[in-house]
Order: sequence, then structure tokens, then C-alpha cells
Amino acid sequence: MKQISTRFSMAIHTLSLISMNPNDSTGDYIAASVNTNPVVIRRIMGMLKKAGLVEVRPGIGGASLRRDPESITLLDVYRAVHAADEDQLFRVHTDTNIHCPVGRNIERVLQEELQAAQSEMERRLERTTLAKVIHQFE
Amino acid sequence: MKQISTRFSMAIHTLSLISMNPNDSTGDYIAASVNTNPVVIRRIMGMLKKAGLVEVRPGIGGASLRRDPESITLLDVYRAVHAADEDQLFRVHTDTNIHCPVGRNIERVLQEELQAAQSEMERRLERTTLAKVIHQFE
DNA sequence: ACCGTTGTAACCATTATAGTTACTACGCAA
DNA sequence: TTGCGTAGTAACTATAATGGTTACAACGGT
Repeated sequence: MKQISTRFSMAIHTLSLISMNPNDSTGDYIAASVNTNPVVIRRIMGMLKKAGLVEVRPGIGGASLRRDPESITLLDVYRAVHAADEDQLFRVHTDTNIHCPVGRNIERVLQEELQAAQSEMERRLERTTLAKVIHQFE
Repeated sequence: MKQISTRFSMAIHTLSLISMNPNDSTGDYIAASVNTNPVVIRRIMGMLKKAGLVEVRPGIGGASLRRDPESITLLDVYRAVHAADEDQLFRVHTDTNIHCPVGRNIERVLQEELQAAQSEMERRLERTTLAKVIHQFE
């Protein structure tokens, strides 16, 4: 099965470090904690920046949160790093046979059901703040 | 972003047709409604069979449900077609730096949070039965 | 001017997906 | 018994996302 990318968990990791230690939080420093290549972290920081979650200091290095960690939810992070796609968790097959009553209606019916399931998941992510996550590291 | 495979929606489509019309439900017939290659359907039918949801008739052709559509939930189907992986929706990066308090704890902390979000989604899938889906085609 | 940093482009290996061809095994019906 | 339509599967393909890597330009403080 296709799983949700580790970009998401790496982004939470990244935000935690930035929140706890803004000055040291260079791409290299975070990469050492995540244990990956600094470019991977810089890419994620770019997405977090575009989403308005962090402010990065080019030249001097480091980054800081642009919002209170109490106000940043895991859903915010999830959306930030999955920016590209239209954030539909479930794919539904299309171009079905319109001469069949199932083929004609399946897409609409499933979109409703699956969107509901996705929303439940997202609501749960929304209930956890970055602050709550960070609290478990201190 | 990586989305959940159309195998899931195709499997619901397949089960709907089998339930409504067991005798006609050959791989070719279903493939014509889904608009894909019959082998894709036969692969999905194999997974549904392994999960105990359908009974296939080799030689003669067609298939039938092994359980009442009222008792088959979308979660059953979801689990059936994602059989391979350990059904963890979210991947979490591993091998983090254990000398960092964040790196040392991130995996455990996130596994809990993300499992909770996944469970919410699954609970929602569990509340919709195949019968309810089929009802919308009739 | 130097140096460490950020921002990106480009490339790569790996993996899952969905489709395809091809072949064997099955079971009814002529 | 043979033929035919079907299921079951292996093998191959093209496509796409991922995560890592190298390389280099731009930035900014010392």
C-alpha cells in the first residue's frame, strides 16, 4: 500500500527543533537530528515557509516559527507538506462505463463516503498542536 | 502526495456488481464497467477472495458474496485490498539521532498521534456498509 | 573578501501502481 | 472427448512519487 510520505513526520521533527532552538536550526543541524541529507530538510523548510509556518534566515542561518506552537496543528503541517496535490487522500478510478448504473454513479457515491473518512482523520490531526508534541520532548 | 490506490475504489465497484448480478460478474464483464483490463479485476478478485469476501467460480465464471452486504463494511474492503503492508497509513522516518531529545522520541510520539488519526478514518469507513453503497445504484 | 548558510536544479535508485501479454487450469456443453 | 469461455498467475512495461545526492548560485554577517 502507498503510505503517506515521511515528509510529514520529518516536518513535525523540523518544526519541533525550530521551536525549541531557533538559532541552531540550520539545515545541517536539523538533518543531523533527522539523520538525512540537508537538502531534504531545506526542501521541507521551503514548504513550511510557503505555508507561512516558519521564517528562514538566508545567509545567517536558522529559522523561527511565525505562529505560536499552540496554534499550529498537525493538520497545518500535513497540508503544508502535501501542498502539491489537491489533498485528496483517496484516489477514485474514473472514466467508468456510463452505460452501467454502477459505473455511472460510483465516482460521485465514493467521493462522498471517502471524503467523510478523510475528514475524520484530518479532524483528529487538527486536535493535536505542535506545542503538545514538543511538550513530550521536554 | 501519495494517495490511496484506486484498487480500493475498484474493489467496491467490483463487489457492488457481484452483489447485484452474481452470474454475469466475470472478470471481463466487471472490467467493462470499471473500464480497465480484466487482469486488473481478476487480481482484485483474488484479494477479495483471500479476505473471505467473495467466492469465485473458476471454469464456469462469475462470483458471489460470501457475506451479507449489510455486514461488509468499507473498512473490510480497504483492509482486503491493502493486504500486503501492515496497514500503517502514515510512514514515520526512523534511524533518527538518539543523542537529540527530539530524535530519540519522535518515532514513539508520532506513532501514537498518527495511529489515532488513522483509527478515526477507519472508524468512519467501518460505519458504511456495502449494502448502503449499493442502495445508491438502485 | 571570506565563509557558512539558504535556495534550487538536476539527476539517480527504489518502489508502488496499473496496464498488458501470455500461458495454464478449470468446468460445462456440444 | 473436444472446444470454449473463464479464472489464476507470472512476467513485463510505463509512469509517478519518494528520498537521497551533487552542484552551484545567492545571501549576509564578520
